[in-house]
Amino acid sequence: MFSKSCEYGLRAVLFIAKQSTADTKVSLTTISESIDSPQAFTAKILQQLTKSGFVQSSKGPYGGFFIEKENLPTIKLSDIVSVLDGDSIYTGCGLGLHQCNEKEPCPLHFKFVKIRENLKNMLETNTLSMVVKDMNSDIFHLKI
Amino acid sequence: MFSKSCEYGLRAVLFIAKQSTADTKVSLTTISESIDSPQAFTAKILQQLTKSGFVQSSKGPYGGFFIEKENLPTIKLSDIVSVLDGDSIYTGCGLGLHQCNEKEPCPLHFKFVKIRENLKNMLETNTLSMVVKDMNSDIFHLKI
DNA sequence: ATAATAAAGGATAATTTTGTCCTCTATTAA
DNA sequence: TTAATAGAGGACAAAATTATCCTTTATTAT
Repeated sequence: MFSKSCEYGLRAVLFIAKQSTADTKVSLTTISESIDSPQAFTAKILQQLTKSGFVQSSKGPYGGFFIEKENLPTIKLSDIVSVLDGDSIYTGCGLGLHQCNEKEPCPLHFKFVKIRENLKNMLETNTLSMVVKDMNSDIFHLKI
Repeated sequence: MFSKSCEYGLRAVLFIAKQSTADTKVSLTTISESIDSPQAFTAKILQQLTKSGFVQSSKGPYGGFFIEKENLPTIKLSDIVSVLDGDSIYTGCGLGLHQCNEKEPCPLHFKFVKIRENLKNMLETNTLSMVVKDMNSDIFHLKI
């Protein structure tokens, strides 16, 4: 479904978001240990996310990654996915055709449209605050 | 969503299925030209599909690939996807966790379940005959 | 039997994705 | 101003996916 980058990225963002509700910055080491991801690779992903503005970072002692509290209700899961995987997952043809649309559909076009709409809708309606709220229940986890 | 192998494989299977309704065998060259896929790579994919039994082949002149007519109503899209991409797309965690289930869910587990069920259902309810029927309408295409 | 056709299969190459390592820069406290 | 901490960024490496090439095997018609 998603690339490894996107999987790690989403897990990292959810972890950072959770900590940010308590105004806690988190270091790369803490993040990669908490979400069980390769550290250096995770660093690259976080670079993309800070460049895109969804995640903030500060260098030096007491530095780390965080997300501005006021942004938690506005950042959608789809924002993160778009940065890391583009939006071919929403728009691309299930059979990999370049031109596949209502007028020139592949034989599965109308069947895939529904599924993609579902996915798109789920990712666009869920904000970081909404997901973080769920994470207060301790049945949810981000590793293994 | 799917790997390139799976995209080419599905396109090839749909093309072969269509021709098979008219008892026509099709050569690799015809297939790869008709679905606009790399020929040698498509050959490898077809090897997997013949080994799995969903596609038949015969060597020599007048040979080629075909699907037994009586199998068209029983072969589901999910069968082809399973051969080429496995079924991690149905069972895998959206965030890439190894252990993610009802009891130990990732924070997005219950949201992803619905989407995966949708996809699974679509692929399992659509047989080759059903899709081939649609393909009689000439708005549908398999290339570009 | 021979030539032609077409898939099967092994070896290899190119590309993309995933992952690591090392140095540079910024920040903080002492 | 120095030492320690932590992200940024460039270069490189490993692995997986995608793709090609060439030889072998099977089948058919002549």
